[in-house]
Amino acid sequence: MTTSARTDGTSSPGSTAAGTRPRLLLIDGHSMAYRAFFALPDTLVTSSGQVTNAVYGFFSMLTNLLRDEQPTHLAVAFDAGRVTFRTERFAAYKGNRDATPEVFRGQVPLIKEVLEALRVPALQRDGIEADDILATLARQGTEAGMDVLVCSGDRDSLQLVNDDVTVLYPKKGVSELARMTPEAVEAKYKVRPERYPDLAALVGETSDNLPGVPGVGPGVAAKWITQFGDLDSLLERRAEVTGKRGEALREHVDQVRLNRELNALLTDVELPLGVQDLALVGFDREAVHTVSDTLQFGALRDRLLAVDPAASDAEEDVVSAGVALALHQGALADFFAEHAGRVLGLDVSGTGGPGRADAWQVAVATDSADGSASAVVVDLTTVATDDERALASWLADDASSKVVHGAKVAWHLLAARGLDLDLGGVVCDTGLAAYLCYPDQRGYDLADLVVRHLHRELTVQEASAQGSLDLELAEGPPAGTEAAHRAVAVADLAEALAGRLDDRGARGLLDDVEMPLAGVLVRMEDAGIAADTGFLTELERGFADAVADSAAEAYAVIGREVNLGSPKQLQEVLFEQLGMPKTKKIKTGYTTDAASLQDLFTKTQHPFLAHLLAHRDAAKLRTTVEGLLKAVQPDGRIHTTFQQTIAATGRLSSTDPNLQNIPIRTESGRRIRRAFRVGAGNETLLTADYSQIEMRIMAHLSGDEGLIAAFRSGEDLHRYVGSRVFDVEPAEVTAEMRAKVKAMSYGLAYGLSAFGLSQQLGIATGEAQGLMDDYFTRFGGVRDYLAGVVEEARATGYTATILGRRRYLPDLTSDNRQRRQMAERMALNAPIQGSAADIIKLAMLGVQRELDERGLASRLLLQVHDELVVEVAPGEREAAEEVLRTKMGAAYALEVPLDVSVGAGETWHDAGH
DNA sequence: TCGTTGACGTA
DNA sequence: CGTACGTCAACGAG
Repeated sequence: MTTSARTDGTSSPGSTAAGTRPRLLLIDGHSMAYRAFFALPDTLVTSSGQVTNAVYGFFSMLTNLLRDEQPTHLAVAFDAGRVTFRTERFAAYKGNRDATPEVFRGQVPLIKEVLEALRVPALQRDGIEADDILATLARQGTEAGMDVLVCSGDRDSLQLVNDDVTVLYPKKGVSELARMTPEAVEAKYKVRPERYPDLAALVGETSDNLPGVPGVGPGVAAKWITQFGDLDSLLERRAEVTGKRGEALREHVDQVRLNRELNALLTDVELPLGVQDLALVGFDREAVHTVSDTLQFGALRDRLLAVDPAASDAEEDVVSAGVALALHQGALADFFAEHAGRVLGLDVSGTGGPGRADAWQVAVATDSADGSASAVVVDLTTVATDDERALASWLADDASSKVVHGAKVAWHLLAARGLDLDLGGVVCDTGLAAYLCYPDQRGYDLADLVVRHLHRELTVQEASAQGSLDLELAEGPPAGTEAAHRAVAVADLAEALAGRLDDRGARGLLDDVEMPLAGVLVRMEDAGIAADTGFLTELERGFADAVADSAAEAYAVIGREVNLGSPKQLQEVLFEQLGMPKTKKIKTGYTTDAASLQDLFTKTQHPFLAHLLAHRDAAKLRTTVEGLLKAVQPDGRIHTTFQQTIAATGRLSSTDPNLQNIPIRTESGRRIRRAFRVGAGNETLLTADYSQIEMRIMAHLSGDEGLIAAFRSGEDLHRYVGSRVFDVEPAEVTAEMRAKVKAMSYGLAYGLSAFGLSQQLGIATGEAQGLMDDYFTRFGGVRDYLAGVVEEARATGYTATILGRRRYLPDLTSDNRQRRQMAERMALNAPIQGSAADIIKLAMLGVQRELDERGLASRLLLQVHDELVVEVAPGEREAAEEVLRTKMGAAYALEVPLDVSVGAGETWHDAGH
């Protein structure tokens, strides 16, 4: 979407074509947001719990206004301060209003945040209401020869209406606005707009707690005003008014005069900005993306960006003077020769993951730094031999610099066509670069990054919608145009992100950690891990039987069959049929999670609960096994995909299937690990893991002498800490004491509260608090460190790991307590979890390099956050173990040693320890 | 069919 | 009212 009808539609009511008058749109922020708040459900909420209905509704409305009204100038006014000249004059003014709900108030700063991203001024002044600001600006706008639109839910604003000023008044919700022109006002109220406050003074305004003349409604009031001309004349000649209503009027003259005084809007408020300063200058598109990320705007983000007043011009540029593309088909050798020595963008079209990928098209392009780009595309399904040879040698040549968006995926795609992409030749993976710059983003789609950083659209220009039947148009752009544009975009993006990487101190991480790591991961994914399908099938049968048995027993207890996998139906059984005590409340009722069911079981001893828990357990394991069975590929191995740009802390994640959450805690679950075996022709599986790496990092980062001493002593950590906290000899630390200390030690790295600790340990909050106090007395360095982390992050805006990996946490300064505290916990955890991720990534690089240098055939298969799994080639058992121990142990020099434990076995289960 | 929710597996 | 993930089944809107 880059052209729009409006650019040539001079007849459009919102046309901004030269010669038409500037249009000033003024919005009462509070009243419109408040309308939206009540119009939209409070189920509009982000995953962090922030309700966004008012924000969402407000900007949905604003989007429509920008689209339909095409203003050239825009401002939003907010009420500020509870005391205004009106309350001073009449204490009861608006005195009947309920306190604004907290959920609404919390959203006002968010609205201002988004407005800032749109570069729209938000105006407010203490003691002044938003409508007075609007009235002042409306007057200034009219004087400056502008068409003025006032959007407000306050009827007092109707007094502003004249030939140059139209009020948009919400009819229902915020989606329908009534256009109040002078004619419309007169049609509705039977008075001219300038007389509307006279009418309102007589009728009164319930919402402002201003009583009117009893028995006088808008009809009578309008009649009087028409008859006497205006309110002043009416009041002067009030004796002439007959009947009961005349009496009432005479009795309420003072109130009417007061009403009229209060409902007059100020038109001379002093403001920091004049109307000329309100020109729409275009959005800060990057800020719009950022704020849309945090508020989790989906479609609204796109709708907003689509009405960016600056974008229409920029997009015109794309169409006319954007990327002029010289597109070649084939003749790759010539292309590479012509652009030798230049960094080229590479785009591979294909589908599928490791071992099941396929690619059909490759595009290679120069950047468009000088305004034009050159690209070549080749169809891999029909490629000529000499082209294929040229492509293969360029891809495999690490001296031919290339940039790729998602090089790891590209490697798999090309490998499926027998092409080897040497990742050493990839000088920038723009996906990884973007991830390091914005680790909290949801995704790093190329098209989104192009809009954000290159300010152009990636999708190829559609011919005009109602396009002629012109043959040229019907044929569309040449084959591979889209891919070529992507390749150009990747090349451009690499340059655009370079500065950003340096700003964020992420260049070293990209070059020395993430990009080399992609090469390691690609080999791990390509290798896969051997699976014993026979054993998996056996397991599946066993778990399926357990599911059936426990279900049957559960049904027998309650006398009917329900879907035990449906939390909704379970709630009915537990809390209605069986009348059990209610558990913790969740959105959809009461939780039926395992902890709560266990709790209920200790309280009620009801056998249904035992069967239900057994059913849950078996069902979970069964589906896990089923998933694994489906993932076994023809080579008898499971090839997971390691996601390198998902976890905001820097961890990897694993998908299709997830091999980082294979059960280990219970024996029945752990059996699944027996299905992961050493591959045929290999000697054994080796697992190596860091013991207590997060606590070691805590010791290192905090510099706490007690904790450092604990690790250097070689004593069991939790026993040592327990002896200090409980003031006993290490030998006297009981299992219970050790468990408490262990839970607390780990909890601290997550921002655990005394309440949370008490819940986990099943002790009183007071006792948990005492435990934490004792802990901090003995390990003061830890307390100081944790406090310092949050403080520093609040000041700098981000946390950092030992390698300088940053996580930006803008919510640390949020006014919203829930969001702020969430951000504080993230700030506590990110340096610890992230540093652990850094260390194991360095270890993986070290291990891979050493295996290669020693010419060993053993290979890395899996990474599970603090553990590496290696498949050992025949005769390499000792060498592989030594490589793991030394390279993992020396990955990074902490103040405390990195302890590595290694195990070997035929299966993952047996290699575990 | 799609997106969301609750639940639960791992570190 | 403890961080970071991915997957599944159920459910309700489309």
